[in-house]
Amino acid sequence: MPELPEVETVVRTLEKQISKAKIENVEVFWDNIIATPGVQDFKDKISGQSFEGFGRYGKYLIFTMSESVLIVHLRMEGKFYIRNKDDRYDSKHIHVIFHLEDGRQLQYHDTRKFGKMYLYNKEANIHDYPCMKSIGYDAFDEELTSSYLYSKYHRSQKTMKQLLLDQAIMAGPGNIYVDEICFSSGIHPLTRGNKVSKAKCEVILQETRRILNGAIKYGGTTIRSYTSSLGVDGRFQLHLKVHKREGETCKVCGTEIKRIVVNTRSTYYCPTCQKKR
DNA sequence: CCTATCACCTGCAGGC
DNA sequence: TGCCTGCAGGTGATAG
Repeated sequence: MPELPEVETVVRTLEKQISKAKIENVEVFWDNIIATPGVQDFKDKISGQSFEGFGRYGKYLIFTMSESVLIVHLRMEGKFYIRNKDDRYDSKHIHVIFHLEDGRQLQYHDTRKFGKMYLYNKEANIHDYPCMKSIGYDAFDEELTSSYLYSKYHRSQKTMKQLLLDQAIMAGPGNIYVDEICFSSGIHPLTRGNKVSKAKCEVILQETRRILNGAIKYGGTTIRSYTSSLGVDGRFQLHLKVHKREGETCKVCGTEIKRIVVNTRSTYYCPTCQKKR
């Protein structure tokens, strides 16, 4: 469940549930989830700290702890569960457990084990953290403008699908929402960056924010969940216009939605609404 | 600089 | 039923 709206939903849910909670100790069952520091250091440093702030930048969860910052990337399948001490659960895919002082547990679940956790000393700016070095502006960052997008796109031979997925330019949208952004902006996913006007960049930025905000309102998108996870199953999939709709008709013009592969990623679009190239 | 491929992992759907 | 292939909301490293 990893794009910006889903991550935002997780942040909001966790803030309600574990704000101020203190970590007593941590168990790690799959070491590779902990990116930095080493597993033992990670456990030692975070034990005794409390959750003080809940934020997000791009697809990263940013937990401000009393002494450190815990950054988590859910990648493809990462989820958090909050459970009471003696709740029964299938521990097969639980790889990290934060034992809270009040007896509850914050459990990290990840069937594919792709997710990563980073524990750092606090820094002044988000981009000072090593894992955020190559991340561009968050889609909702006030500093992000259409002129900036234009400056990144207008000399590029890359496709708009690829450019919109590039987290170093704009962070947050992933495969689902990029398809939706292209559709709503009237852009064929194979359009080259250098064919996109400054005015179109303004449309892209507005549509990006409109779509992401809409998805957040519905709690994100769940297209393939095997288990439900505490308030993070979204309903936005009902509002998708093109993604995962191959063979169905376009809600605007009735044309059959097509699926192509762009940079190894499934890409859905309406051949009528998304012309050009 | 860019593209293509693999690596990291697991499970599910569909074809035979 | 079982085997095999392809596919999945992500990203980073490496080879050419």
